[in-house]
Amino acid sequence: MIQSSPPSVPNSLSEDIPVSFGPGDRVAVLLQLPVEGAYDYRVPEGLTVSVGDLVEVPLGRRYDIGVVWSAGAGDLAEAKIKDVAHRLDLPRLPRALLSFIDWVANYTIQPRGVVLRMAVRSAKGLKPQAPETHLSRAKPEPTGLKVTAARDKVLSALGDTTFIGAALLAKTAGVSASVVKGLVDAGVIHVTLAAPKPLFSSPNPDQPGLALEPDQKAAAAELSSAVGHGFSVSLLEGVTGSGKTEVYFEPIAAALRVKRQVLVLVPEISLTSQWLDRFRARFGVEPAVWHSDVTGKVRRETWRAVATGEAPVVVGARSALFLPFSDLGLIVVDEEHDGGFKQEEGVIYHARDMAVVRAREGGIPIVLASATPSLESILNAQSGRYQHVRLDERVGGAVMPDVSLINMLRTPPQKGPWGRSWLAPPLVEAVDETLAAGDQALLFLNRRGYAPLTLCSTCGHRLHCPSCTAWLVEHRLVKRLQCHHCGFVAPRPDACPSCSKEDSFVPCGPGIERVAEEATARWPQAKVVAVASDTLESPSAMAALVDAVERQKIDIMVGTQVLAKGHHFPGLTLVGVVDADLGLSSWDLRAGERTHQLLNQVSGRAGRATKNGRVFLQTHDPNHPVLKALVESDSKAFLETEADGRRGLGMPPFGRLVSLILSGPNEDAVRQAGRDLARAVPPAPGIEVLGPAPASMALLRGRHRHRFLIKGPRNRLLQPFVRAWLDSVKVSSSVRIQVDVDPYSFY
DNA sequence: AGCACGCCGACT
DNA sequence: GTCGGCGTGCTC
Repeated sequence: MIQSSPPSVPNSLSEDIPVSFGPGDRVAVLLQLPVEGAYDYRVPEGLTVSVGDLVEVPLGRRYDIGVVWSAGAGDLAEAKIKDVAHRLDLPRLPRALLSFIDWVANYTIQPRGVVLRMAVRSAKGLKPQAPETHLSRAKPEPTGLKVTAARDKVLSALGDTTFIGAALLAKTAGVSASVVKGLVDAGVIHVTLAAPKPLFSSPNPDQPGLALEPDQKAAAAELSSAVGHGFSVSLLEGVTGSGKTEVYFEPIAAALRVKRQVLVLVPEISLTSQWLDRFRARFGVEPAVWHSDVTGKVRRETWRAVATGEAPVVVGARSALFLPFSDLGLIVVDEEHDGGFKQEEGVIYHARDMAVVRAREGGIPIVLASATPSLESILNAQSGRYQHVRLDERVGGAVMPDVSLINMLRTPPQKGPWGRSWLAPPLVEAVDETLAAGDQALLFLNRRGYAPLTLCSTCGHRLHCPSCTAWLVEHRLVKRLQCHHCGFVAPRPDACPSCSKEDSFVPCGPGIERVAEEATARWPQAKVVAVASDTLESPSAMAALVDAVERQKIDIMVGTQVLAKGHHFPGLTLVGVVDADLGLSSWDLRAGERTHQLLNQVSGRAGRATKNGRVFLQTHDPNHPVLKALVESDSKAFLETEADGRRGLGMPPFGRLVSLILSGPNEDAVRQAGRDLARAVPPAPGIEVLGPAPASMALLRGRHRHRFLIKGPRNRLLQPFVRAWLDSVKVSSSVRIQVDVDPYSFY
């Protein structure tokens, strides 16, 4: 939870510094380097630059792109100062983004240059936008043209139309470019230069969308009224199927009406084609899309379009937060509770929390939407820091599914001819009924592959990853063993690597492939598919699956959490959770909360249309508070218990955590770094340092890992303490120290 | 991050 | 005798 105000830092942006610099002035240019400060450069003759301008500067023997941050510090010898090479032909970065970069760098304890890099990396390779060449038949036509066969081809290909680019015309006509050039020179083809048409068309906020129900209308009006009135945070809490998306489209429309840009943040996996369809239905066009798979020219041009304001709406994963919006007017964070917002590598940050900061720096409203908000957001809503907007009913008269538990101790699965079974009799019966009614079922298990563990029945040897503390997971469909942490892949060996016994391996436990095998054996007449992130080769594969399900080509889906989020399957009336205990046994701080959210999401897939849905949770622990809350549809009670537990332990959001991971290829060096750091812990009352200790994932991608956990009270920032501590110790360069402020994962 | 400098093993 | 491994250090 973010509570502090932006700290003041050297070189920070204050209003009393002149913002414009002319020839001879020294300016501090922040570069995309892992260093804290900006470098001074001289403004050359004939150039004027301002704070926020993107400039190219000499750096060593190369050139790099940086941002004018402030006036130069002036403490460096004149001879060492180089000239700014030139200013890029791009709009300058807005103040809100610069102060946001400062804030994130301070909060995450990362060099500012590294944070800047996230914002301007994609500007590299951007050339000034070249005008397009439009070619058309000249009127009036010059006389006396020699019409050769090649020239005739070009003229008939051209006809009365206009071609963009001589190369395209030449290619269409099947001649070389020189023929076209000849015709241009002869004056038969007329050439005009025009600015390329915008990449993104303007959404129409006034196109009639889906008719909203009264409570949706009220929620939409409340959210829309915040647009244009400065910084505010609204939590939109709506049960699955309540039409949250259509509701938050309205504040988006409100921002568009006043010509401001909108950012919609989604967890990486949940940007579905269904979401884009709904956006198009409401606004008539597609938004700009931003995530890690958008690369190359599209990425660069999208970046530019955001900077120029040509892209009015961006929907993107967490990195979209660092885009250079010229006039951002609203942020929406969809599925705000989702763990996918936590960036776990490089600059480690939580995009939902940072989005709130970005909104504050920009003085704009932000909407956090979820069916199962995070405990942090719920508490902020209860305390009045956030507006709380609720949708308690499903749209279209659909009712919430009926949730019940299956006690696996009382009604254990029966063995079948296919071997061990994972589906208990009450769930089997429910699937029978569902299929008989012509409906569809989802069997949910958050485990990819066939079996999570393969062991030798002779000597007990477990197949494990050579570079991680993890078992190898058998994937039968691709006939491989895989490590889910590092990407290690190997064929299944014939003999045990430990005792050399052949054909001695047995799979232990179920993954979705194994459950799908059982489902196929039990219901041979039904069409069964196993769905996981790795069985979907592309975003279009998911769209194809959704389409097949809608057309009733599939009866039973066995899948992981990729199916839990954001999809609407009208014919799905049964959800069976194969192992509801999975994830509850973990010591992870948020294990209970996360399981509650995930099971709530997946349950929400059932009965979203006219037929009522049923959900069965298979468990060995039917009294667990998470499961009881799901059965009783009482997430409030669960969250209260959860909050009480964390309050008692001083855990987030009632206290603060920072995690340090030391890692390196040499375990002794890592251990030594841990000892050196432990010895140097500065005295600080109220702050507790736990560790060093080997991480639970003691080996990851071939690196040995030890960790510290720093715990402090809520009213005190831990960053100054951690900074001072790390600055006081020099560790071996082979050991990397990762700082994770507000950690979410604890492996 | 790049990119150079610098000091020890297998090759034209 | 050189090519090249990646450890170390710097970039206004």
